[in-house]
Amino acid sequence: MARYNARESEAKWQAEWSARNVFAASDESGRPKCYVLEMFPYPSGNIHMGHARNYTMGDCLARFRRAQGFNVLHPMGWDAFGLPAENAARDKGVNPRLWVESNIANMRAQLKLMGLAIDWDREFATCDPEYYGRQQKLFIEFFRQGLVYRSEADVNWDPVDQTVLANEQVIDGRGWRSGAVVERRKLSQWFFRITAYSDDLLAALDRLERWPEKVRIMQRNWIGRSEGLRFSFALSDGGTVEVFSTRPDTLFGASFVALSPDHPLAEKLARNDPALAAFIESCHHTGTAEAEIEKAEKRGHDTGLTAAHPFDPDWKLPVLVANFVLMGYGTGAIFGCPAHDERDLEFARKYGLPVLPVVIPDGEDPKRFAIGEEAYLGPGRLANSRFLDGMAVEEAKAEVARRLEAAGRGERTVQYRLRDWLASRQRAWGCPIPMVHCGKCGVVPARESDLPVRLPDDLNFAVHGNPLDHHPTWKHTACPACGGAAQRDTDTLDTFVDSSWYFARFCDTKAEGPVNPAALDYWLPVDQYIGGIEHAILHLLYARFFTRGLKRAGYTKLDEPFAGLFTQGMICHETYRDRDGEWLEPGEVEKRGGQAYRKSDGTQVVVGPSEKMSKSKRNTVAPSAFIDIYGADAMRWFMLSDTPPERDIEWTEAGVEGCWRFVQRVHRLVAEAEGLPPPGTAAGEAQGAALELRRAAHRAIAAVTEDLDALRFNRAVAQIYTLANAIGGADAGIDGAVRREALETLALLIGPMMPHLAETCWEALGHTSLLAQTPWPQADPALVRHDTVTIAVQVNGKLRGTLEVAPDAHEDAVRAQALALDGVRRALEARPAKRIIVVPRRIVNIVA
RNA sequence: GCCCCUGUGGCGGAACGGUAGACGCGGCAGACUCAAAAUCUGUUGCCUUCACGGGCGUGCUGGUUCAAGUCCGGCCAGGGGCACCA
Repeated sequence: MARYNARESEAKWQAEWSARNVFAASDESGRPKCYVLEMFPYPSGNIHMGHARNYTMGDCLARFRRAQGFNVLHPMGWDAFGLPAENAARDKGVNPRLWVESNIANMRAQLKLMGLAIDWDREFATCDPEYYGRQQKLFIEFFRQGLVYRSEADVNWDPVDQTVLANEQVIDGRGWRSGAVVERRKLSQWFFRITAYSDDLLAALDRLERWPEKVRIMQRNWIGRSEGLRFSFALSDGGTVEVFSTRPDTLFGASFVALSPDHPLAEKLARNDPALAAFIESCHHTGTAEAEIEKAEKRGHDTGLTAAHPFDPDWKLPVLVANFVLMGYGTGAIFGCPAHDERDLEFARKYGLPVLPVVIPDGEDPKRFAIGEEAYLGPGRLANSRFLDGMAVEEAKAEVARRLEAAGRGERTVQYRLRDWLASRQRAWGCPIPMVHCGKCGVVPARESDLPVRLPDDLNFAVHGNPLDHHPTWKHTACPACGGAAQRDTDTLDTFVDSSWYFARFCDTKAEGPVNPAALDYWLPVDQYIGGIEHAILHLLYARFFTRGLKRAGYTKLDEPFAGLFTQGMICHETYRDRDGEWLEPGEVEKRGGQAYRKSDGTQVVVGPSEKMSKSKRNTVAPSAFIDIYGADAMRWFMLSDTPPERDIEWTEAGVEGCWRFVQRVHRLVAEAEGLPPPGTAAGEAQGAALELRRAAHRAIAAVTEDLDALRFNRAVAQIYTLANAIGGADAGIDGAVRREALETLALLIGPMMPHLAETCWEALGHTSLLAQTPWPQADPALVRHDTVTIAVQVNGKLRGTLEVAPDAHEDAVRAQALALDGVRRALEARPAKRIIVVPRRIVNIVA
């Protein structure tokens, strides 16, 4: 018999699905909808294994839901703006649009080879003017709604990429993409007012029940809500300074007031104090070159001012400027209580400031309790704190707040760590910001009739800085308000804006407006979103914000775009290095007798641990190369097998070959089946081995259905193996109709996972319809149910035997049978049973 | 430093508080072959026993329970996130 020819078969079915437009989502369907979405790819040029895993999982779910009768939307697009295209343009002299387009063409072809059930009619790229023009419209609408504003701000400047970065894009003081140490600059930039929704974005996380807890925690931490008190100190120069504290209870332990180097008061004082000015200047320099080395070093500079304690005008605290106080959080000023704050303690020790404990742990003597190396952050009773003495921490916080509020000197407030989203980028390959700067009218939105504000095709990427800004004519335009000469904004939007609403555009890619409210109403929220954990904060938070913006602009009633989120693990592979420590690709290495050698010259290779596939370690395997040899189905099967989808998976040759063998085995089971009645013949009442095979089939249906519903692909795969084993082990003489039922079940169950093989089997079984258009099988409860159950019998918790009984067997009978077992008698050694626990259908435990 | 997650055979991993190791990979033995590949059958946690059987086993350590991989406390290890957020 001929082996299964994956390449031929896969091409055939892909053409067939495409010709019959099987995977188009229809908007007017009366069926329940299901929107399955995987995070769309950046068109780097090739699909990698991470994509392959992501899209396999999504496709499996989409096909499963379609078979279950849902009207499925499963689209694909391209996150096509961004720096790599610009770099390619600069380095290779190509037009970024052409570079992106050819990458997309390549990757689209690779995705199609995977046999994905995608509605390709809805495909778009974010660099299409039809898309980004509508994004510009949204930007202007958000502007009018107060969700977009322009502000001069200290920004994170990436000196390598020559652009501003959002806070979220600065990691350990370095640009997320370039890795360059970020500088601080004051620039006028566009912001999204994401902080307008701080509380809502936080509170709604509790309702996202189908999101991983891990992601919700990360977002919670990122939003960083803290409750505290905002109050002011009177200064010796007659002014005041406002501070924020979450620990107002420790106010009597205060030993200084510290201002951020960027605090307006610090800047004002510096004008008449050269030493202070120099100190502030030096603060701006740390965080550049020696950022890591000097990271922990706390430094301060005395302003000469003093601050009066809010509850004792005669108690004067020194006012310092300190490098560790952040302007961007709270008020940019703090009171320092060294006994109960690590940072304040470090600072106080360095500058010899008092350290007075005011919260005493239970069981400690207030007169003896002293602070050593570490500040005390735990609970306790107040001491050395006048009217607060004896109170618990929470009580004391409330009392301080009450008194200061009553005196009109403070108020309880909530602070968030979340800042507004800086969205301007000084780059050319992005969505132009549709704003015009007019000398007379100021900043004015572009007219709607001028949208899209198109990128010019003749950008010069050889220039330093922003090519859009250097273009000879592009930025010159007429003011939309007065008609006078004006200039376009030459910044573009952060590419995270592009990915913040694409899922909404997919609902109707022909919509005249940015989105079609009726289509959103029908399709959103996305029922299952699948992607990498690396987007846990940025993309997912921005998309949540954007959905709220769409709501405010009247496009949807929804707040949350993704009802279900799944974050898949990464793909890992062993790493290889030659004698010189140079990385080798898996294809350059061969293994013999437990050792690895370089194919080219036979020299020994050092095998390193399995790590995330990456170009730098050269441990990547290209999906397309794999598909060439084994076919898409074997790859898809591998991606779903064994490892739970949220965990990292290790790509191994052995595992992959095992998948290929299973593909062949399934094909053989079907191709070698003899004596099958024609399609449509129902399997009737069966007995003995035939009944067991029917049961295996129906139990597989029930189990696979349940596992796919819960995205437990690895377990669904195991269930299918069990069914295949049952079919392979079944008697040749078994009734043909029963055998047909089992084989058809096998074909249908692998349909979402190995769709091409499934179609081939379906056809081989005599069907003329497509399996992709065949409903999911139904398990017969009577066949899933067990006639007998195995009951474990324990003596003192140790297994001593098992019993086969009817599920509804009477407890007394079970008890008697259990006591009669040889193993039980042996274990009891004639001792009487003190107690016998019988759990119906499960276990008997005899306590002796 | 803070927060979170994960520790189960040689490996990936199963297991509503109820027979630990489903299923796969790998290994071993056998069948078919001149031979190999492919395929098929059996077997495969560790120790002990000729065998029947017995003992030990889910990172360590206490506890709750008739019963703990699973629940609770304390530790250890690995991974991830945040990181001067007052």
